[in-house]
Amino acid sequence: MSRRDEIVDAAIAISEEVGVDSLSMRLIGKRMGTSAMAIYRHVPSREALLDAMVGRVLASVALPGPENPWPERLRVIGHGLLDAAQANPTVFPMVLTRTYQADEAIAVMRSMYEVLAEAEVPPDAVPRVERMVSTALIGYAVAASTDAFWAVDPTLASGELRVPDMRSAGGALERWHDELDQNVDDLVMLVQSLARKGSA
Amino acid sequence: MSRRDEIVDAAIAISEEVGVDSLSMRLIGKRMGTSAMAIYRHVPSREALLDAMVGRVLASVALPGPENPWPERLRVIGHGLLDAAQANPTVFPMVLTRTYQADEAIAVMRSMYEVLAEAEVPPDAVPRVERMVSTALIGYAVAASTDAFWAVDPTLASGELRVPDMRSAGGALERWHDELDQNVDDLVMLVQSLARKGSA
DNA sequence: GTAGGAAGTTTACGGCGTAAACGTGTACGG
DNA sequence: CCGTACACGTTTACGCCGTAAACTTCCTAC
Repeated sequence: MSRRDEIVDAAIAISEEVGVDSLSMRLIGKRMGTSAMAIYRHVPSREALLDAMVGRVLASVALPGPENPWPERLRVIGHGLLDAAQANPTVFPMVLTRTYQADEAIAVMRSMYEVLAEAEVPPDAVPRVERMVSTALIGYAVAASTDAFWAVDPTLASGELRVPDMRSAGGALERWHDELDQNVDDLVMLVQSLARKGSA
Repeated sequence: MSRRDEIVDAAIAISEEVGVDSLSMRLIGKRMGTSAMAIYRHVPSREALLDAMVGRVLASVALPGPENPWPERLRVIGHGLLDAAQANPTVFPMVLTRTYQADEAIAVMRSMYEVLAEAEVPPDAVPRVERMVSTALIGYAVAASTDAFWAVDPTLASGELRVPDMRSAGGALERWHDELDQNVDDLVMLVQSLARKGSA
């Protein structure tokens, strides 16, 4: 593993411990047993390091091989994204916010294109559907991993609406994977209907 | 408008100019003609100020009145979120990343609950569907407003996949609203099928 | 008129990213 | 065998940052 890779790993680990905002070059240096300035031999700036961290996390997303039918492959992508988000809840949200045209991001995008092609979505609809499905899966992964699905008081102020308290549910991590399975079922149905509409 | 509101407004404006990372108490003080420390009379910390900024942006989301049928109301929520994201592309992503149980966030959530109830989604499925639809719309708004829909070289390295260059398309802002209309169409269809399944 | 509180100022401290200059060891061509 | 180039690390320094503490100023209520 190159020195650069060690730095990126250390930066991710520190971020998950103290938050990205508190990730400092001095902390990385301390963790690696050297100085803050030593890092600049391998990374041009803190910003570039953050981009590299995003790339690393995206590279950890498990992508499906070509052997399964497309609905299963879509499921694998979804769980891969959620796994990566839950393993790196502090770093993962930067996938959505940093405009970083990384090879690792393109790999995920390509996998989604292949799924939609095999599903026989009309080719001119594929870019839009890829954006819709990808943002849905990534947005869900971000929210599920950062506890953004709030625990809200069951009786909301003005009415009869009820929101279950998510925090009290045990096995929180698996819970979101179970719910993701249902979401993927719905997305598969959506994609199927788009394919039908295209061939009609 | 209270002094606190002025501070939040100034903070949002500065963030959109120089980025949230470069938003400093000293800059806010300068913009308001006072000192950095004066801000602490109205806001307990920079972190709390960021939360208040998220609340302000969420409060700017146009929510539908009860007069229209639910598909149109879902459409209004989607465009409201996209409008807010495009007006505040730097601040809006914090909606997904900051776990901030604000009244403004609950208002959006409540509106979505009402939509799903009127669509006759089975009550025990509403929380999951709300999370799925909300994260899809918010994730899309974040990505569309931050240019995360990359401009990728049309010929990807290893194959025949083609990705249109989004940057060259004129009228970028409206473009995403047009695409969002199609996404909402798809989500409406999805919600309808969930309602049917529940009543079957 | 005076007490009290809200608003703003000044000063200071420790931490930040990183530019600049300065070692130090290892590899390799003469 | 030697010099020299280069990769890697260190030290120092500068101008930022958030914010704690102490101090002023001014307006309001009795």
